[in-house]
Amino acid sequence: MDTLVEEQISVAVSSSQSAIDRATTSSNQTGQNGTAQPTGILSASSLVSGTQVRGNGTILLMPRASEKNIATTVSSTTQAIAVPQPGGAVSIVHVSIPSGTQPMHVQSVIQPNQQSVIQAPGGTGLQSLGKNVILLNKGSVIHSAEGDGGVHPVQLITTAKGDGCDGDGITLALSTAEDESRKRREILARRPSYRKILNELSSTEPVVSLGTNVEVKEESGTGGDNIHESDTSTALASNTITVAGTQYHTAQVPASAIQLATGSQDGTLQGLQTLTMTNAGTAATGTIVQYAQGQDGQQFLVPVTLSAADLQAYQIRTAGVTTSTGLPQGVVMTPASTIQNPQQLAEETSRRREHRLLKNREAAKECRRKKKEYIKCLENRVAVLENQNKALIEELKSLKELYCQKNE
DNA sequence: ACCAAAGACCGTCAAGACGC
DNA sequence: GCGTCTTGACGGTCTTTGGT
Repeated sequence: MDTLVEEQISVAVSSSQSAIDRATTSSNQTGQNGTAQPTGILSASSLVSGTQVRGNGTILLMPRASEKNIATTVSSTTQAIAVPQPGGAVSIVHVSIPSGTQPMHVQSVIQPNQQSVIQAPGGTGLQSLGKNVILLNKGSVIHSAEGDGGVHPVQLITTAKGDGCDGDGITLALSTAEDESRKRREILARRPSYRKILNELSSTEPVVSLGTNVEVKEESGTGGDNIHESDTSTALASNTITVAGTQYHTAQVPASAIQLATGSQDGTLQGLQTLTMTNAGTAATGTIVQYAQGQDGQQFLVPVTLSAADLQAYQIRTAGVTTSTGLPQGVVMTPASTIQNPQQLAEETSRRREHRLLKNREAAKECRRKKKEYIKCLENRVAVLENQNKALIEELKSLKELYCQKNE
């Protein structure tokens, strides 16, 4: 089982509505492709103070209990333990429901970061609580019937920014049977729009500012490579910049001489191609830092010394708008007015083509990443709906049996 | 160990969408 | 209309897997 992050949160309890709003936790469950790995214990219950939230997004309500003692101890609270399965796709959840002297134990499957259903079969042990218990991991429902026959669902509602595949906060709230059925219908009816999902994903990515004009977008927990903030914060003064897992080497360029007038709207360094260094020591020559990409994907900023005549071929000036050449905001590369001969025009054409290819390369990567994310969401959704279907079939079966018993 | 098929990944092109 | 973005399609390369 994982190590605990042990965030202590307070739990407010009211007669009609209770809420657990979880503060943002560190997302250290990134898998191979940046996918969330389901691990840890989830314990949802009537609300007990001292509830702990683990770094992997699961909740442990106090008093903390191991799987073993939940199985053997009569508790006054409804408790659930999620046991992650190999591969991380699902977790088996054991729910312990207080029911007089003998607690009910229910076992089901939940999906990580997705709506999941755990439903207890209708039976004698649940009669003091009611017939149905459904526990959902996110955007989810725990509901149980009260003794008076009326159903008073307890919903687990996330307070995350989006209702997609990510999100952290969890709210426990009581609601009515109508709400519950409506929610269930909504969950079944909702179809995630590819574009919407991507927008939500991108809107949850915090932006780390590196000062003047350089911004680096930090990948979220599901996004794969993580930024090394310590590297980026010092990169402008040292020789290596690590951004989103990609290393940018400044190749012995004296930091004091470089004017990194870069920046882009999306926070990445794409489009960074050629930068002029103001080298005070050599008046007749200048240095161009050229972008190069190594075989291993590492990107290099290679300084190239040019003569004064060569330098006339390029001018870099800063501006506040994106250029027609597609260079990122803050960098405008304009051919000097002296570019007239065919060779220079060809070079310019070639340079523009290289830049376009670079941009499209990056775009294709991003597109594929989003597509994978989307497919993952769809797969999770399929699993959730299958679970719901299973639960509904079981519920139908139980109701049928009950109906038959009453008629006998 | 070797080899072929399958799968994953990547770069590029092109067409359509979209914003200005 | 133009520039940019997005994404499907295609082909190439690399890795994995199963059979011999």
